[in-house]
Amino acid sequence: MLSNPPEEQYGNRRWCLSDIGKLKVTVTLAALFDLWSPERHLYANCEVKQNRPVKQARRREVIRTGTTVEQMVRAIADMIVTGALLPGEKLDEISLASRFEVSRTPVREALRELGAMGLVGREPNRSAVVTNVTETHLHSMFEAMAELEGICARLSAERMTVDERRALELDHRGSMRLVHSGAEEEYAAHNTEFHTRLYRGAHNDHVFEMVTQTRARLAPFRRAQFRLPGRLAKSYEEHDQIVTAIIRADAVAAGQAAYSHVAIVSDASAVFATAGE
Amino acid sequence: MLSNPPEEQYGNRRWCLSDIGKLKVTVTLAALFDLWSPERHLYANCEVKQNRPVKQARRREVIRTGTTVEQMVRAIADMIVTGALLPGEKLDEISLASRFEVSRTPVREALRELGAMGLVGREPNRSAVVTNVTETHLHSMFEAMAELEGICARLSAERMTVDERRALELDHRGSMRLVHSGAEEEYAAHNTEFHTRLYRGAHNDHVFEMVTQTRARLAPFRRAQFRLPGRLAKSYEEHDQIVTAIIRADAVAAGQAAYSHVAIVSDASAVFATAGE
DNA sequence: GCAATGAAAAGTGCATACAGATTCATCGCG
DNA sequence: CGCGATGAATCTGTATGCACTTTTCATTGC
Repeated sequence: MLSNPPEEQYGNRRWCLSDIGKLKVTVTLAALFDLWSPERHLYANCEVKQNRPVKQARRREVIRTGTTVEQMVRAIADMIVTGALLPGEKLDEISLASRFEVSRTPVREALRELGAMGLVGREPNRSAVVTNVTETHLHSMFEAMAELEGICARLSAERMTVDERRALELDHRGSMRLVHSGAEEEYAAHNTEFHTRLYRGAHNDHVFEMVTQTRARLAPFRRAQFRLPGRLAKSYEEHDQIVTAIIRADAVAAGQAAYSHVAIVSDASAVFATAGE
Repeated sequence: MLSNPPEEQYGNRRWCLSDIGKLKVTVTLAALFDLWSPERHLYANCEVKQNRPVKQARRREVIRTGTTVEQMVRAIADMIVTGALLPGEKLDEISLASRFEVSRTPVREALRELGAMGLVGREPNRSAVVTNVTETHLHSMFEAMAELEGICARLSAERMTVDERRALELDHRGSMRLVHSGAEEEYAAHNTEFHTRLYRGAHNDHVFEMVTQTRARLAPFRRAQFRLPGRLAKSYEEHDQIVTAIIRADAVAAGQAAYSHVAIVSDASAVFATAGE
């Protein structure tokens, strides 16, 4: 059963129930609560008025998580970051439109947003292409990533709350199990979580934004890092140094440990990137 | 008079002369050069074939710098950064479309790109709004900016070429004149140039991108910094420390000087930001 | 008079259509 | 057989139109 209408929040805003045949139906929230029939879970006695004839049908669910474009941005970004779409791959608007069952307009907006994020490259009158960076640019991104991680670790050492420090340490200790069992996939997931904790711990929104975006752009190029022999144990050891420094609130040590941690990952991935091409 | 056709560059690509009545006209570059009448500056004997009937007219010049969307992104970003559009101002698509004399489609794409850049905020079914950040977010951006400037100065001290160091120093020394004459506008322009030199001197594309973007987002909130009494001379002095450290290739000193330079600007602007609201 | 209601106005979201650019297959010519 | 020219197919860029949402404002009921 629904609780009382949250009038203070929504006031007299009217909501659209729409798409019932050729009718458009709008209703205030208060009226909606009056009409709600709890035992049957449907609206009873809903007054329907012909407001405007409907010529074009728009297929959409009543509840959606964001607009079509937002959904597509998330979906395509996921595909790029997880490797379902590889660097250099062309993304033509018509195929994407038919794949997602929408028109080209939202596809184009999604591609433009992904372009601004740096995940795809765009040139006039050309298809969008999953970004394939040069080796020097890749190097510059890894270097920037190391700097950013260093900043995050340093600020985390200074600013993390007691709870955050405890959660970081617990999570880190728990990952030792994954190292021993050699669970690469699971360790990769833990690794992402671990670094996200560092980024949040810095308590700086803009740094968080930059580091998150940089990580997304690097993701396609660091996929295989945990396949290298012995990398798992080494990663754990490096995390350990970072955690220890943060618990001790030693900002300088934390920053340096995080910096060299990423620098090492960079070397490992660079091998992979050049080998892969 | 035109030189020889750059065939090696354009090959047999065909170019569209279009929109002549109801005809679509395409020609190769070679043909174009044959048809060119230098003394009259027009095309003679151009063979016109009916290729497709033209129903809709598209008003556009032959030479354009990028697509409509790119132009609009630049134009709107400029207006925001220079203060022609103030934080909180609504940007409705229809007004922008009529102002730029285009349809809403390119306007929407431009707004989406600006949204991804963080210059405007977007919510579903709401007009785009020039970003108006909270005080804590503003603080986080200034802090991030200080870190980024520190990184750039540090890397510049290590990596700048001899020419870059010389140019930086010359430019800096030249600005003393502006300090003495109290030319605020000109000093602001010099200041932008000075910092851009630092960003480039780091020789790291991704850092350059991040710091440039952050600067653009901060621009609306740091406009009045040189109005504060004595700020000009102080700024020059701080620049001097940075330049001296870079010339000496003292990375640590350069980084620290740049960091505190921005931190000081931050304080000055914070006063302005809160006072302005 | 004032809140609730209803409807029009104004604005955003998306689909479709057409203009323009690029790519591809074919043809003609040496 | 190769190579460039040509037209068609395919794709991107932009305009337009309708669906839907929000806002505004006049009207109604109390």
